[in-house]
Amino acid sequence: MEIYTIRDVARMAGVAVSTVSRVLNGRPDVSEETRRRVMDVVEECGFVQNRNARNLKNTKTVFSAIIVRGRHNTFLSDVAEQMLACAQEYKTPFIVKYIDEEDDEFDAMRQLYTEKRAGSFILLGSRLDERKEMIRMLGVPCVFATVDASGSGLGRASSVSIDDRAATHAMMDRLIAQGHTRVAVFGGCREGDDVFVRRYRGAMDSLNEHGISFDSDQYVQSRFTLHGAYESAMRFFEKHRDVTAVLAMSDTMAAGIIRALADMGMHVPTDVSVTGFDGTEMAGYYIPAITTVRQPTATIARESVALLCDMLDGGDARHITVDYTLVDGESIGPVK
Amino acid sequence: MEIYTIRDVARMAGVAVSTVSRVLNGRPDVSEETRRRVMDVVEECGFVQNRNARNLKNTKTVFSAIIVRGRHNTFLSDVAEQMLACAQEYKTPFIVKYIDEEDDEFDAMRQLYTEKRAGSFILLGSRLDERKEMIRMLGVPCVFATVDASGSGLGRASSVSIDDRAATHAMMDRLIAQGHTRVAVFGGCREGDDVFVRRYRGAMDSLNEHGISFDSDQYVQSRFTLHGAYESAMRFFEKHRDVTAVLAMSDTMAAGIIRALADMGMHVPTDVSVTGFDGTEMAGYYIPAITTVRQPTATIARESVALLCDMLDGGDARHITVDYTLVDGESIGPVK
DNA sequence: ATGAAAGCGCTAACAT
DNA sequence: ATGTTAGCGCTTTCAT
Repeated sequence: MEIYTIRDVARMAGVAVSTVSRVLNGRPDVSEETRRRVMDVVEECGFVQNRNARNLKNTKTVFSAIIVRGRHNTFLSDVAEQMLACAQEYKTPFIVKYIDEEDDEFDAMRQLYTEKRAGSFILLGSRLDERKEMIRMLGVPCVFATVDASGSGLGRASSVSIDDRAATHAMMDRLIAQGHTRVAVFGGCREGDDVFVRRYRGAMDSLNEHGISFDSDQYVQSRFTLHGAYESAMRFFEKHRDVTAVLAMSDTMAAGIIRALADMGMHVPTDVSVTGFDGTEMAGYYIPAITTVRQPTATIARESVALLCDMLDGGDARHITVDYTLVDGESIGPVK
Repeated sequence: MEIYTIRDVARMAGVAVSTVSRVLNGRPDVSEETRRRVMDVVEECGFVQNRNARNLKNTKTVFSAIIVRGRHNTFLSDVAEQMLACAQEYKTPFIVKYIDEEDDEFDAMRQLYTEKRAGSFILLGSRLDERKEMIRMLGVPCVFATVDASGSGLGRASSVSIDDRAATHAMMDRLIAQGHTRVAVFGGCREGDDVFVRRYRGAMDSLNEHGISFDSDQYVQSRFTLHGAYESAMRFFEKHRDVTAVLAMSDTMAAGIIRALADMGMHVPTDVSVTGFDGTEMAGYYIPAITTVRQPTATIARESVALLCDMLDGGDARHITVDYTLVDGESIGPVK
């Protein structure tokens, strides 16, 4: 396949490159006749713009970027999609950048910023730790979505999140109300200042309030995948047959755990109760439907976009807490 | 945040831009001392390369690109990941480009090709229709993975796929062996020359062989999502209470259908049998585990990469058929 | 309404 | 080992 540049197109159409550029960018100052002639050539030869050259030349940023950690997280990609939908109502065009689970969102931000493709950001699923990279982004408008960043120390950082601690507190209350006292908690790394720590604390708050003891080995750190949770659950229940309820920090984990229990001959919720987190589509379609904490994706998306646009207009950084909902499924029941 | 260019770094380190470029690209012809000095400045000021400028300048293609249609398709993204793993054994570096469900993979190819980021391609989940865009890619080495492209008309196009028609044929045989005669088929659009048509034909082959009739309204065209399949199943079973088995063209669809049946008070497999397709992780973790056609992702990945690299070395285009496996789950049983 | 020309940040000859 | 310089393809003044 031939590669044509706008010079080629210009030559073939018998005009100057600047004219071709104008046509390509829909500028008004081109005669209709010239426009047609150029477009004909473009169609004819299958010309495609080189975005590298275009971006290199465009020196002023017009985009905001949504950075999403993880491609397999349906919860986050769902929020991202809704943000894009909201963004259409504002002047600021948005682009979405998916990064791998292990990648550094601040690297991604810096790259986008340096290449002048984006000058403000929404971070979805950020780890929110305190590295030097982060300091560098001081002053660049950004919104942390789904995680409270009020303690981040970033100058122009807002955030939109549920009260994660209150959510697991409420969920654990439910479990306890059903008579459960020997519970396990499945989640991520209990270090630093992120959502998993908050969710862990919330669960502990409830247990403490009810004077129920919780031993360290009742906390299971697991990968946030079906397989990871399945394996962890298999190992865990081999040693902890007496546990009657599990609070998991994601719906995916909950599903993996429920399947593991089934394979060990235990029925949910008859033998063991299991709860999820996020309120993903899958939770409702699983059998049993997973009782979970629904994060209001539409609200989070809308508020995040609004907050970023407001900051772009000179507004101050703010930290917004939105309401979560406990969604009744079929995965919890009274203790045996 | 400041934006630095290599000129800035060069100035600050007291060297020429080409030296900085050499250091950045790990060239050997730089003294250790200079390298350190440059790297210190880079660390210090947080310099990030502008990939637009870099890509613009690099005029020779070294990459092959894997183009994946759809971000939410765990089956395809799984294959893509395995391809990346295989690719490490070959000299050709690979990049992955995810495009939206509705987007045009040939546009993506042309863009990548024009920007000289990729000169050869693996297409995952391609629609394989016959548009002008496709003709343009004649002569560019590409491999269609998971879809047989022997009739594509593209000069240098190979493909790696299972025999989709045989797979649904075998699956339908199973259903019939369990005594099912009133079956429904849930799938995609029955037009053109793609996998869904082949899968549909395979199902029909089996039914015809057994002299079982199939009315047009027993075919349900549905979206490939949990929600889409759920809705379709709800509508379908309202009118077709007598159907005892469903052959679905994806595992996701199967899950949506099973949930819909549960909500209508029907149990799988006691009341209705349901089969899936692809052999995704989810199928095994669902309850009931979904009986499905496993596509050998590792083999497809390996063969696709090998085939592309072979073509790059001057080898001819080939069309490879790999073996599928019928995976026993818990979602089918004898007719009532 | 159209053209000529100066770079955007980088790499790769080609010098030294 | 290091520096100088010519573009890569495009947009955008500034002329005309």
